[in-house]
Amino acid sequence: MTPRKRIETIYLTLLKTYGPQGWWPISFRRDRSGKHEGDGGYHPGDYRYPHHDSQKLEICIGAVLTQNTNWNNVLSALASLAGTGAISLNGLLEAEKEQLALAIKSAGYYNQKARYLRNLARFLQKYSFEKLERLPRESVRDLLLNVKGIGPETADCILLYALKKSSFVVDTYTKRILSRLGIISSNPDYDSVQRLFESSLANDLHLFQEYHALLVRHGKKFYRKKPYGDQDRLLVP
DNA sequence: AACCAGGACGTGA
DNA sequence: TCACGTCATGGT
Repeated sequence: MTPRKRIETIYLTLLKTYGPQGWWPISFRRDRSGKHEGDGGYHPGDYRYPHHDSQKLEICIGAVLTQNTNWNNVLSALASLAGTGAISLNGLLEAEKEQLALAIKSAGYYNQKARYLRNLARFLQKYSFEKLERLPRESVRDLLLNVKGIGPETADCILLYALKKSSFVVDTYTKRILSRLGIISSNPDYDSVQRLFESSLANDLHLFQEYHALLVRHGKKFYRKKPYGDQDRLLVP
């Protein structure tokens, strides 16, 4: 089977096994009245999500906070941020940096990430979501990569889930799964893995969103660095 | 009680 | 270019 065919087959297998994931998993959604509601992030069929700037912003913030960090730690940081009203551009820019760092403490690397979030907020103040959504993917990607704290994976998460531009996200699990399956080398560079996926698949936003989410779902179960629990087998061809 | 998690940056070779 | 050190909390 060609690598291209395997990429397709793996997706179908994962989708059949786990079902649609409905990513990005956002912790709180703001309704019209402005209050926050808990939300596990499962939005099957709602391909227009996210709708509002506050939701898009929270996705961007989450993408930064989750860098090399467990998602549960990010969730409590987001809840803490929401409590201080800092899930807004003004909130991020006006907060004292010590206060901002304290609010995101549970996500780890909190001093770095506090700086990164302010860089992100300044960027979004200059280029609104509305502007960014009108620009081509590569232009936005280059702009994002010029923000200190946004690397290739974070940029692609923002593109794919907040800006709804199809850009395949390559994370630790993506690399680990494919290299353990022998499809790619053991230390692949980001862009080559991204090109492999993007050249093997139809250029479809929802497909890219689901595929990455499924790889993370599967990776968490079976492709930890050090697997724990009773699950230690591969469901994937 | 080490080990690891949905990375990115700065540095030196 | 690229390998390596740094950043840090919370679950297992």
